[in-house]
Amino acid sequence: MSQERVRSSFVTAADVAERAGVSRSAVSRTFTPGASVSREARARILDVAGRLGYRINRLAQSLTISHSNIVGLVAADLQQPFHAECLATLSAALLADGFQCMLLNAANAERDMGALIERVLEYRVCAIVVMNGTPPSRIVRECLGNGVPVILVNKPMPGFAVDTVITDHAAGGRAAAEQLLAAGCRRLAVVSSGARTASLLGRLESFCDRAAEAGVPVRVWREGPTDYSTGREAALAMLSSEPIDGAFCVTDLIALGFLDAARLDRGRYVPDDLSVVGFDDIPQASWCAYQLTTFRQPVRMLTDQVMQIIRERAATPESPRAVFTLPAALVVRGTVRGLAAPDGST
Amino acid sequence: MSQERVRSSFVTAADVAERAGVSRSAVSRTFTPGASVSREARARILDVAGRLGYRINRLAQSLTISHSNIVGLVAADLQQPFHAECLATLSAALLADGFQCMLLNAANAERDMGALIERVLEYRVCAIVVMNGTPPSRIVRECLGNGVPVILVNKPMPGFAVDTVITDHAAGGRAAAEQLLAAGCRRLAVVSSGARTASLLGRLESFCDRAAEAGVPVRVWREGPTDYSTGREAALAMLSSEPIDGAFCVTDLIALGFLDAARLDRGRYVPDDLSVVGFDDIPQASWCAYQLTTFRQPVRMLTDQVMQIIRERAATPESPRAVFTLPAALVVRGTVRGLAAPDGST
DNA sequence: ACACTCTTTGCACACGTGTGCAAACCCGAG
DNA sequence: CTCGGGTTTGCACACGTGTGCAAAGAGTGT
Repeated sequence: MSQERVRSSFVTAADVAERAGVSRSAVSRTFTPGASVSREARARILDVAGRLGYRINRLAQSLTISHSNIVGLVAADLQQPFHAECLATLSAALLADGFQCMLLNAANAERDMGALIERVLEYRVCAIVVMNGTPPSRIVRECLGNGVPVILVNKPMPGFAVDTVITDHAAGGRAAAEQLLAAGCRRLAVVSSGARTASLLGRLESFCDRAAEAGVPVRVWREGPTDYSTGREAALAMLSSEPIDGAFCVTDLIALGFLDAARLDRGRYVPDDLSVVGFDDIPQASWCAYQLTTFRQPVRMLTDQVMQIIRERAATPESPRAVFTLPAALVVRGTVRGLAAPDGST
Repeated sequence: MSQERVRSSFVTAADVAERAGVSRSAVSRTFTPGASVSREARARILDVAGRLGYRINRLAQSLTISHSNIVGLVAADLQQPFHAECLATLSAALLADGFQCMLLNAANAERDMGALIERVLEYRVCAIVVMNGTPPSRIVRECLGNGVPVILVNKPMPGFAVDTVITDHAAGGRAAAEQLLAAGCRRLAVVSSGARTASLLGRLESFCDRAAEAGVPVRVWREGPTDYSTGREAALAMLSSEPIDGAFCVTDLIALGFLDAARLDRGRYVPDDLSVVGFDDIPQASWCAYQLTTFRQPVRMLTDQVMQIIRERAATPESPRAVFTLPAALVVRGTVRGLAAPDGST
């Protein structure tokens, strides 16, 4: 009757109450686990609510319970396969746990990341996960000051009381060097991009350290974007002039570009002629044209850890922050000599 | 003074008002474009707000203005490069236009898509964009009944008053056939997956129609998931027994798997021996190991159109729904004979 | 000084929900 | 019937914001 006045908007708890002949409180209690409602009242209310298409208004609800269960997900460069995998895994985990995720695509790199986080703070998110890139420290301080936990993935921020979940890049870099050394490589190269992120630096430096321990020289490349084209450029530039027999590419995308240029443009045979190791284990690394030996980032463990932190912060906001370091696992395929699967590619 | 009682929560407009010596309305008006506040009051309020770190509470705001500016983005299979590209482009466009995007990752395919949309309706989203997959019609009806516009990308839903933005798959399929016929191919194959989605079906059927017009037989493959492995399986199965000289793979991922198996396992030379055409133009298609000739889905135009629909629906909710069909553009690379770039690959 | 107009301000209500508190109700024991 | 205990219910307030309305103030012309 009177509810038909608007009809453009959603059904409200008052509408349900009126039609069911109860107070609005009863409706609210029906949808609040553990609240006190008689069985018959609840049944009638649920029936009416179903018929009217009532949906609780979470915006209004979060006003009274003083927190939304929205998590802000900050990411850049979503097209990159590894980032896409992180996003897919983490968003699925959040949804499975009853959270909603707000996606903040910092398309223009770091520049607008601060502004995006400021915007999502206006929605009173219960946590912010930075999957990628470095947020301005001013913003991080503001989040923490307002009781919004910040969780960084693969980006340590020393000196900040922020939960951090990172892959053990240093161990990965060392292990990559050991793989190549064990394969008999004595003229190594490491290929990185111009980005000075902690994860790439960690892999690169540890690789160089381990090579230095073995007394093996390392040619270092660090230019261009963190993608396929950089691997290609590096191979084109280095493989014609220098006698390199083993390369660690700090990213699978770089490694695939390096492989293509090495084989197609420089006529190298992998792994007989040249061994290549990558990092991340993106889906393309297992394509049969590549069969890249690489290190798998523990995406599942990373996201599980993030979820656990979010739950713990919700329960006890003041517990001390921690840094969780998780190991990368070697995936042996066909691009390192001697370690190749019996039926190596190409 | 008295505001220090809680301190765990966010600063509120009342806090700012008290400290600035004005009413809360003045604070509200300061942050409402076009509202009436004197210059000096606004200046003082902005100063205090900045110092206190006041952030407007969008949840409370959307309670009074009766709509949030959150857009629900429904997607499945985010790791697939084409979907990742759509998500990246669309989320960037939404954020640039002042919207927030809630990501609904329908990881478990269609099954939980309905539940996810129901959940996001509780946040009073101002639109739902389904980038991928088919939502249950019951849910679509509920959205429309509540005045929430639903926008489908690449999934027509005949009989529903839903805005739809699709690539012209039929024209793409025809054009693919014409490319292969023009290259002199006379024994064609079309490779699809077991998924019976409208977009894949549209490409496949139009391809077959055009080939039939030319009197050329087409071997049809439609099994397995929509990914690299299916292309591989198809090539392994078909290329040993049948004299195929041209293949249209309805997806780039399928095409890349097909190419790898054709070359590496079946010893075919592309394009001399066998021409291959894909669809989507994912980043990997341009890698120099592939140089796949394909059709580029007009992602930018698709997202621009989606944005325009969202804006128009916000302004005039009752305008009639429409279907927008956008053309796919041929990208000539090196996998079709005669059309190859002068320096064809392999 | 007065009337008039235009700008600025604060009060009070509204949005949709959760919840403490007390009243009402039910039920069985005495 | 009365009393006590347990359950269910509704009232009323709170959350943080926007905004209509009337009052107050500022400025101007007579």
